[in-house]
Amino acid sequence: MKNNVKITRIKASMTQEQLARKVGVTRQTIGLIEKGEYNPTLQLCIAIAKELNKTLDELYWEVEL
Amino acid sequence: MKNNVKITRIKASMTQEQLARKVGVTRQTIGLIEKGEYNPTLQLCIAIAKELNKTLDELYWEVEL
DNA sequence: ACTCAATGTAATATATAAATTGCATATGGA
DNA sequence: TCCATATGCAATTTATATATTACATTGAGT
Repeated sequence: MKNNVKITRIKASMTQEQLARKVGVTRQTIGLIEKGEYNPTLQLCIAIAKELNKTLDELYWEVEL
Repeated sequence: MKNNVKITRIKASMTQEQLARKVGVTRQTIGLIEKGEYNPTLQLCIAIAKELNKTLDELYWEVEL
């Protein structure tokens, strides 16, 4: 479940806490998603993407390298 | 949780059962996702997209109208 | 009318996403 | 050095995605 959330969030100058509040989850959930240890729901993926002004593909599609 | 899974699956001439088997879930799960009553996990969204030769954005991004 | 494949749907059970709480650590500024 | 912010991480609980089983409905073909 690798993704581009962390790098995108940092570029947007947001903390995990700020992003979490905006999308309605806890800081821990954002942390685990960024670590790739979580398999988030589509709704949450979309909320994060919109908050970071990205699309689903930009954050989650074929990020394995 | 509206999406383009159903129309894409039909265009690909697959049944719910066939798609479900390919992505490792049950037919009921596919049915509920197509109905928009489910909030699937990212892993499942990706598996479905790959099976239908689409990207996440094509199936799940801004499909509300 | 009958059959069968495909789909809708509902009840209950199970797995796991996410919440909650708490503590540790790193870092930068006063 | 002290303090505050940001992050990592672990244990337990809660909410919900998904499985399982089962039955109903629809539509095409014969």
